[in-house]
Amino acid sequence: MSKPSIPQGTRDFSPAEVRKRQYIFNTLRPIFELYGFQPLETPSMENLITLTGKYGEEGDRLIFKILNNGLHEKKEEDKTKFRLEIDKVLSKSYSSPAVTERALRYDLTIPFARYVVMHQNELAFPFRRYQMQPVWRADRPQKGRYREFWQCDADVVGSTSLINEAELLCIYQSAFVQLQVPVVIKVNSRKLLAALSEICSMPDKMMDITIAMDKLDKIGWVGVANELKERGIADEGIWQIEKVINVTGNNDEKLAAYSDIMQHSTSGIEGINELSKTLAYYQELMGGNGPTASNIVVDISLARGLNYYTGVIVEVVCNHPDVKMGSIGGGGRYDDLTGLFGLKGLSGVGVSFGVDRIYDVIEELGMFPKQLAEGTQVMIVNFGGENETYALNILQRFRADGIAAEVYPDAAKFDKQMKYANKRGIAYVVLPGDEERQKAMVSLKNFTTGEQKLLSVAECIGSIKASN
RNA sequence: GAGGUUGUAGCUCAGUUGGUUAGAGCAUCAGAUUGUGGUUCUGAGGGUCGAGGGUUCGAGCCCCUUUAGCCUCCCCA
Repeated sequence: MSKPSIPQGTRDFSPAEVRKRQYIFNTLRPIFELYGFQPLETPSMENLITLTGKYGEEGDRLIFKILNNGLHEKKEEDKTKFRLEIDKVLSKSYSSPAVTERALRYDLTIPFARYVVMHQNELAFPFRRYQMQPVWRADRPQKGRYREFWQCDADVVGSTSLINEAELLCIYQSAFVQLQVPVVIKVNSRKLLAALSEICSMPDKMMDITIAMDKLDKIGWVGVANELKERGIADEGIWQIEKVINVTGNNDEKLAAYSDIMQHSTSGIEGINELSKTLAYYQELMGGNGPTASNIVVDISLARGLNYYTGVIVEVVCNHPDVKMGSIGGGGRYDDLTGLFGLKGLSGVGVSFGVDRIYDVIEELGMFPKQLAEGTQVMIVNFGGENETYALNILQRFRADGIAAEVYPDAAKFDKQMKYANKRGIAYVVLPGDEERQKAMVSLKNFTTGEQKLLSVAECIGSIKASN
């Protein structure tokens, strides 16, 4: 028999890991609730047609498609059709409803848009929801990249106010402060990127320009310039882009310089106004707290892959020197996402937390709280016979008092039971033997100190509770 | 889709220019010790050396093919 394994890019989460992951979820959830977001869950699978064409060409390739079931039940003519279609699928990148009609969700935003359109009559707009569920991508796994990973999204749909953008920045800020992860929150606007392509007199090259610009961190300006050239941007355009990239200073200074350079571009001016207004709202929401805004940085080289963003875009990266990790969160404004499903004129904005990467970062920083690794607090040793009955009675009283307790289920050898408790990291062991039972008492052993006391059950419960 | 790298015990890994019956640590089980764990000591079990083929008197090691994981590019969280 071959060794068992799990699919590439997926992981098991052992008890300690689940606790750490829950710590992240349990940090985020109250923040979302505090900001008035409501919980939502959608199915793991969507109809393929819901997902295709929403994430760009590359995104379509990465959607996990589900093979239709019940193929063996089909009529002969359907089988023939299926064989023809599957030949096409095998010969090139192609999909067909005869072969696959459903797919695993690729992100949480598109299913959310689909949900909003389907339930538009029940919802009170602006509708704010948060969602914490796994998503799947058929990507090549590598460090910090999985095929199954969790996202936590917060979106507002049905409002164009920039207060929403500012609130989402507050959520990011608040979450990473609580998780003790040092971050830089980069903000930009698709409108500035559009303006940039206008300045180059190549408005149709916006995608090429943004893809190249996004690599500035990695390959530097010379590399970006080369890539721009390869992508067919004229020297005059590249010179203009360089001028923009070379702008330095704080956010206000950068935006002032951009408005100078982009004064003839309507979308440029719009984008700059939106960013400065968003930052002003943010300041107000943070109680005018200057220093907290310092890690929000206007960065014109920020691109973001998803092609439905239209306005402000945002990305979070950990800026601790020891941590090498891509973005751990991102989001932006999408003006007409629900339009794809037939509901026009509804604007949305949202952010996403990449839980798995955040986990890796916190682990690397050693910032998970120590006391997370707790489960059972007390184990009761099983001495068998009448003592077993006595043990069950004590067990029941512990639980009634809210103490997480378990009894060793077999009357196994004493040291085996002790070794088990030790390996589990259980804080206390209770010994109800003949002597204790006859006195209606128990011996309570503190497994950290090794100290042992003879107590009544009530005293024992009190002692354990006092230590919490 | 392109490139790099690694597959040897449950886990982490040694294994010499090719040479007898493939090793260690950890883990597991048993005993020292039937009411005292985390320390120690003794012993035991556990392997088609990723798979298939080739060279050779002889292959864990050399050659070819294949497969899986990890890492990088592309793209992304």
